[in-house]
Amino acid sequence: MDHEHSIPSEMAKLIADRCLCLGVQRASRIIGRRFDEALRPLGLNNWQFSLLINLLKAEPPSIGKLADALGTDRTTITANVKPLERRGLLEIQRDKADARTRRVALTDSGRSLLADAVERWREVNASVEQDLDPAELAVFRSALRRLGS
Amino acid sequence: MDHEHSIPSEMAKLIADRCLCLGVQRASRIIGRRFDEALRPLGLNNWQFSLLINLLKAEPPSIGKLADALGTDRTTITANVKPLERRGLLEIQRDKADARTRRVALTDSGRSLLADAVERWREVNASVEQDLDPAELAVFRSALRRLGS
DNA sequence: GGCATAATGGTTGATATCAACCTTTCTGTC
DNA sequence: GACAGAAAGGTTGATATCAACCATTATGCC
Repeated sequence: MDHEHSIPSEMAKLIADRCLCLGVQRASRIIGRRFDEALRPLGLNNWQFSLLINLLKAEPPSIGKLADALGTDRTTITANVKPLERRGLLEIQRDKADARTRRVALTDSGRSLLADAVERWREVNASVEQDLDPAELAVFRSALRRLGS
Repeated sequence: MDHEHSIPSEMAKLIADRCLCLGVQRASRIIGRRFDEALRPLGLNNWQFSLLINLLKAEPPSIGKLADALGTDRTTITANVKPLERRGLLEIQRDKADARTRRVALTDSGRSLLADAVERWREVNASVEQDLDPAELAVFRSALRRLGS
C-alpha cells in the first residue's frame, strides 16, 4: 500500500548505491577506525594525528589555515585543540603582527609523540593502500583532491 | 634546531599528502556540507538522509543492519535515531520473533519528507558527480566500495 | 532443563562537527 | 583621526562518533 508520495524500495536501493555522500562518509568512518586502532596505543585518534602533522610547518599555522587543511569548520579546530593543549602536545600562541590571529604550535612533547605516531601511520596507511590496485589508487587520490577543493 | 626525534617539515608535507585517512575524511566533510546545504530547507542533514533512505526496505532494518549500511558504530545509530523519532519521522519497533532486536521503521510523515528530500538529493549528487570525469567517477565508486567493506 | 557462549543493543563519557551569533582587530577610504 | 567593511576567531547549542562497559535474549551442547 504505497503512499502517494512514497518511493519504492528498489529506487531507494539505487539511491543508496549512487549516493556519493554516503559512499565517501561510509568509507571515511571505516578507514578512520583503522587509523584509530593503529594510533590508540599512543592515545591519539586519526583526527588528532592529522592535526598534529599539519603543525609541522616552518611557521605554526593559524586556526583558519588548519581548518582549510583539514576541511573542517574553524570552530571544530577551536574546540578540538583543547584536549591536545591540556595534554601539553601543543600550545596556542598569539601572532606578533596581527592580534586577531592565533597560531597553533607543537611542543617538544608533541613533536616526540608525533615521531612515534608516524611509524604507526606508515604501516596502516600502506595497509589501506594495498586494498587498491596501483592505478585505482592513483585515480582515487586525484578524485579525492578534486572533490576536496 | 631539530629535536632528536623530530620530523622535518618537508616529510610532514609528504605524510599529509599521502595520508588516505586525511584525504578521505577531508573530502567527506566537504561533500557532507554540500549535501547538508541542499537538505537544510527540509531540516535534514546528510547523515539523517542516509539513514532515512536506508529505512525503505521490504522489512524495517535492525539497529545492527543500519550500522553496517552506514558504516558507523551501533551506538551511533541508537543515539542519532532519537531526534528523528522525536520529530515523528520514524519509530522503533520490537521484533516479533527476537526480543533482542529493534527495528527502525519510517512513519508516513517520514516517507513523505523523504520524497521531497530525494529531489534535492538528486540535484546535489549530480553536481558532485560532475566534478569528476565519468571514468574517474567509476573508479572512485569502486574504490569507495572496496575500502568500505 | 541447565549452562556456556553468541548476538543484540542500551548507557556513559569523551571527543568531533557545524550553524548561528558575537567580539575583537585590521584595512582602506575619506 | 573617523568610520565602514572585512577578517579572524570564540561561544553556544545541537547532533555525530566511538570505546568501554553492561543487560537481556537466543542458541547450541550436554
